[in-house]
Amino acid sequence: MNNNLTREIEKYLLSLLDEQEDEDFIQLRRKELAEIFGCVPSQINYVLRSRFSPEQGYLIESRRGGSGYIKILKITCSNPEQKSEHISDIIGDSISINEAKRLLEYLQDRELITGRERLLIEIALKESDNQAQINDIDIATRKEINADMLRHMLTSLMLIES
Amino acid sequence: MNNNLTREIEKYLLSLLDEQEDEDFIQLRRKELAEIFGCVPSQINYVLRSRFSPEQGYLIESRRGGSGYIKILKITCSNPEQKSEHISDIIGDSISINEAKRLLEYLQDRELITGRERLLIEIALKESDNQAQINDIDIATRKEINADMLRHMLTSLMLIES
DNA sequence: TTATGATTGATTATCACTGACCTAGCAAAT
DNA sequence: ATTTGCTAGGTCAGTGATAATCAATCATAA
Repeated sequence: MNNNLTREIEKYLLSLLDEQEDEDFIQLRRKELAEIFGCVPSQINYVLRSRFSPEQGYLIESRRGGSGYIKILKITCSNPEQKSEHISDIIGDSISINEAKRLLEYLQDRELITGRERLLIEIALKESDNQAQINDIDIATRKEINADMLRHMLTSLMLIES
Repeated sequence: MNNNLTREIEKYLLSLLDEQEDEDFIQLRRKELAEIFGCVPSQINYVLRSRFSPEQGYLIESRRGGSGYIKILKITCSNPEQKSEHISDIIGDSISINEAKRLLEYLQDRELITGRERLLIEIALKESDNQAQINDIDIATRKEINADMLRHMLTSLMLIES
């Protein structure tokens, strides 16, 4: 197995995004990118799915056929309401503890929350889930409770002035 | 059985964290670490769970599969205040939502927590209390749950200073 | 003795990557 | 207008590598 190919491609794409001055997107050809890294084209799809997802702050647009392309857009929420709504969408109405942890990791990467805030939220989720287990709440309901807790904490945080 | 293994691994990880100059995290492979100490890989998970929890000021990130890893982050903060025992005393083993709010206001005035952190804690308490009410928990027990939640969140924040 | 903490290993879940096959867009030939 | 063919990207299942989970067991202290 090629070690860290995904990470290499991710870094390459991030550097391209970083170079953009006015735009907040890049456009490329899947086949060409695959050739640069000497891998199979579907590897690119894997990188996009695992590293440039909406919860990580990106949107993907693409077209097939002649003059096809892949476009990577960085999601920029200009106002607090948009941030709040975006995060609420990602959480949905049910989320596991592990999915929540992953989301918090991404949010700290994007500097939407601090390390201390992430710590507090993880503790609150764990504490809340413990109580739910003590009360014999089934797993599906627990995931809904997680979503409520997480959404309330994060959306409020996005809406206040920091 | 050698009950110092966990302590040994903990010391080793702490020394690695201490050696870090610029970063406040270390990254390693579970399998390799287990080999160093001649133990089963799941022993590492036990060490992380029992010694590097969010309540103790650490966050864990990990990935499975090829190029998998475990990352340990030490969350640091600007206010090197301690007072966790003092705060734990104030909270006691039972506290009402309103008493909790007053304590949080006091802590923010003293700049031991930020406004955002105070918001997060208040929301966590409210959410947790709502769930408890839904489960027909009596008021006395609810106050104990409040105290657990508040203590876990606050003491972890106060403990970290590095 | 009992309760708690430490350790193990079997099982399960997830990740990185590949390649065969599928589908969409487009335009030239009919 | 329809068919055909080329060129792109999409999907999915499989493989090997790695970490997480969980129940059982052992050790230690109260």
